[in-house]
Amino acid sequence: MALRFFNTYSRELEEFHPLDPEGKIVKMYTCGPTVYSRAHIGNFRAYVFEDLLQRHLEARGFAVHRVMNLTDVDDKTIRGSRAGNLPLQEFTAPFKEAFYQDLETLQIEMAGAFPAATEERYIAAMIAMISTLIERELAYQADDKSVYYRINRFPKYGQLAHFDLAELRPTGRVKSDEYDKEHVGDFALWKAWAEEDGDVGWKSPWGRGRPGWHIECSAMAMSLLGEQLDIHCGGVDNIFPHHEAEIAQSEGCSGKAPFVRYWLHCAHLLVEGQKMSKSLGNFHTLPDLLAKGYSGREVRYSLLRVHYRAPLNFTWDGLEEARQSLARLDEWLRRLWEAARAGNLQAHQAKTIADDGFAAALDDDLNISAALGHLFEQIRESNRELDTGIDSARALSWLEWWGRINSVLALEATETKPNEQIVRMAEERARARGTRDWKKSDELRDALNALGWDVRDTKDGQLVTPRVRA
RNA sequence: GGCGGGGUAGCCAAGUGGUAAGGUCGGGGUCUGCAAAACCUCUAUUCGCGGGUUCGAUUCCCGCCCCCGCCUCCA
Repeated sequence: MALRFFNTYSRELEEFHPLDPEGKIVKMYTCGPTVYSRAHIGNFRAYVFEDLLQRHLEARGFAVHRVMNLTDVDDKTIRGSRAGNLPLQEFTAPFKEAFYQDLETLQIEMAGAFPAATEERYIAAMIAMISTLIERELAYQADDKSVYYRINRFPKYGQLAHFDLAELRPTGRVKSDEYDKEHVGDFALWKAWAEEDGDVGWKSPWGRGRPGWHIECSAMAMSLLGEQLDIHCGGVDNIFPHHEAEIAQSEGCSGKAPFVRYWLHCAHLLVEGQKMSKSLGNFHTLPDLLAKGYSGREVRYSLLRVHYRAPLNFTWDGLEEARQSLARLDEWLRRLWEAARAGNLQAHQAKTIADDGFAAALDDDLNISAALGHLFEQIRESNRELDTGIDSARALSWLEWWGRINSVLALEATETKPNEQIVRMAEERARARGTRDWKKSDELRDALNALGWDVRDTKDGQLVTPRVRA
């Protein structure tokens, strides 16, 4: 089956072909976090989805050029820096650092670039874009000194979200006392400096101020990837107004359409059936979950296992299920390695297992559930083979097959070695077993369990494995 | 009010005009000093509700209900 994705713009599944004439390079832009607090797992649902997309494209032979922006200037970052009595950069720096750490914990591939809105070259790019938009009468400076996009001059405005502008209803979420605008829907490209901005501001042809949120993505995407992109992702809440505005700005400047060929948006995450919020106490960050004893890959699996366009209900039961599923995967790999090492690895030529069911499922708009279903069917199949005994070449073939899948899933445990204390306890238990001292043997097993190690007895002696692996 | 996404077993979740993948949990079995793991096996006469089309619908059509989101700076 051909690779296809659901494009928000057309609301249809479309076959994927990148703009690159050789069909190899994929230009992908992903909206990143606003660095005013630690990102929460809802944010990471989107980033894990984007990671799955990138890894699958790479598995299919594409070279993905991905950019993820960091929004480091907006109302919230300014408010935070003033509350903390810190310069803006010093306020946002730790959150940027924490974000990179979280990406690593979740095994999310690093983007090729993480541009930040306050970098001089992007401020300059934004100012240049706004100037062009004003020249083309797509933007104007209002009496309040801010510069706004004139949405009535861009007929396509509203097409991504499929909104009829005449029927929009104010939600009161944003202050609507902006009487200076020609149309209530006009959005800010450049925000004139205000008292509460403190020392945050840049010089511009329109006076001191700061960029609007939407223009930064247009400027950074076009600076780093060119005037037209293949894929642009984000959460569904970004469809309107953010991505709609990006189209208006980018196409308004370049004159080239479409700015983005495939728009992919992921649904929201709920926690125990409810919207995440600080007042409900269900607002989780990655460090919160790690502190509760869950590993990065358990969280990754939990966020990954539901199709990106379906709402994901994040629950403790779900995390527990992820843990069990991964434990089964770990045990399967351990058995395969054991079988593989039993033979002469050099002497055998592992035969490639041609099965492509996993990737084929992902070709269909990243159908991860079908893909995982296929993986577990194959795990059962190969476990049966292991039960009846397989040669090392066959075991290696399965490992090679898994390697292809893991390049996309990134769920394999990193090896954990028992420390000295664990080794000593295990040796003591082995001696106790030698004298059939079951009581002592069981006590030591309980103690090892308590320290996070599983102990089991096999024909070839006991086996000690870490229970929860990062 | 407009526009989306979703409603399939205890829970999570694929899927198809021809009779329901997979994960997890639970029961039984093989194995084990006991356990654990793995494997085998059982667990939806049924796919939100009501109509219609059809030899046959969970899948197509019509109407309705419920959950979640967006409607101008939330992934």
